Amino acid sequence: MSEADQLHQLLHDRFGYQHFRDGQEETIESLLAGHDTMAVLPTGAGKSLLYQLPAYLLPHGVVIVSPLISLMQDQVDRLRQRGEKRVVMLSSQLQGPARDQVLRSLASFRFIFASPEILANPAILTALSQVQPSMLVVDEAHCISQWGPDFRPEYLLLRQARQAIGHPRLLLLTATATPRVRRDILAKLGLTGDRVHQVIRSVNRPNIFLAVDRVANPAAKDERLCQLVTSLPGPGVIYFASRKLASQMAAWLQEQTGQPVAPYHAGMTAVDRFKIQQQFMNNQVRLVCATSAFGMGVDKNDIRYVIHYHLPANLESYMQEIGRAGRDGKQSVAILLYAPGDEGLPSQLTTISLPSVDLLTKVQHHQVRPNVLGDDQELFTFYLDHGYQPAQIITAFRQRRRQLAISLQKMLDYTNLQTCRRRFLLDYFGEEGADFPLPCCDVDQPRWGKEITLPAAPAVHDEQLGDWHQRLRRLFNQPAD
DNA sequence: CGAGAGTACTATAAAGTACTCTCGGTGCATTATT
Repeated sequence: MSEADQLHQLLHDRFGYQHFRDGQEETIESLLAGHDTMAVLPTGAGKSLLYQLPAYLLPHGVVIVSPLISLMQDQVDRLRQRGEKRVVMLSSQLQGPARDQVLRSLASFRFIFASPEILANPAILTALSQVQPSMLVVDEAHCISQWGPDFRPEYLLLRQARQAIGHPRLLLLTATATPRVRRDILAKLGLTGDRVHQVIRSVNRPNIFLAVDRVANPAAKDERLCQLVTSLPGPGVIYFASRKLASQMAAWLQEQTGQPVAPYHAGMTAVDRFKIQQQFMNNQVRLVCATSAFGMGVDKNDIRYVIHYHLPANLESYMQEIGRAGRDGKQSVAILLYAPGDEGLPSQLTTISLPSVDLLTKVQHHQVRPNVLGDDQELFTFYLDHGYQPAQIITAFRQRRRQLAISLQKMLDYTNLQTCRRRFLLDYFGEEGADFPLPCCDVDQPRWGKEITLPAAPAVHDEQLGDWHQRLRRLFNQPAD
């Protein structure tokens, strides 16, 4: 039997599919040939299969790095539901004797899920190095570039982690990465493009209509938002750049529309967040007012609109956030509201996470010795602790600051377009191509409000919410009652 | 970091200047005490 036949057999027997989807077979063959591989495939392309299928053909276990514990838990649950028992998640939830037991028997697992932080732990790396894993998978790999430098720096230690566990072949998975982000991801793993097999598919989502509403001031923005929410069918998501505003507007919109509206941000308890996500999935909440905390792992296919009340920090984030609309392929809309001065908030948010220009200058001129930096310079200290020289760190942060400003400017340019918005977005993602069929964007169709018809909102389900009590317990590591 | 709100001062009336204060996003792991 040829290798291709063997793969199809496995696809059918173990996963129950007749055919591979676009990009799957190419990625899997590349991995089985031993190549490091990057797959940039749209949501719904079946990215889990890209590591799950090879895991049954490779001699040792597979390590999967994921940014969120909730995402890992989803994957673990799904694998167990399919009858796979050799699955484990390494996180802070696993402690004490249970942890020791798992670390001693790591070789018996086929799927080992781990956060980037836990892969910075020497004891974990030692245990994994005994296993000699066959593959290292980085899910949501854009996080390496997007979150690594100033939010979750352990993402930058993955290169060393890979080395420490025996340099297994690498699979990088993401749905949105521009050519620049792709290069950056590879560079931070010590790789170059010519040494990695890249499977790239279009990020275009033709069923999402693109629009920008420029308003004169915040009051006009609220009025416009209220009009939109009243006239568009749900379900919908509105993104805010502040927790406070997300909560306030959720309350206000509920009052204005009489529809159930919920806030969602990282300042809420994990239990509340979980419940709101469930209620949204079940159409008991028609609209969510969220910060960027909302999204990853939200697997709802009938979101009809995504509105941005504030600008995201860059077009990559914008693409990810609007991409949550219309996964069912039906007509949907993405609307960005812009009032003069709106760029102030995202600009501040990106700069506060970096060491101040003042501090960098002082360190550079040896007015401050790096070892006497205060607690607020945690990030600088992290890099020092991992062997970077002050001069390198300073240069890196200067570049980062410049890059963030450029990215925000590009986002701002999007609001000012006189030409096709889709063309502009796809250019940014390095895609070529001709004109797009209507409906496309508000530049081509300024009267879109009358011309675009969205499918009706789904009925509210009041049935039991499945096994969510059980899931909630697992999420908080509580015993069954 | 830096925008915007609030306060004190000036010097005899209202408004400008200069200062201080507050507040903004994403999540992992982990720890020493409320």
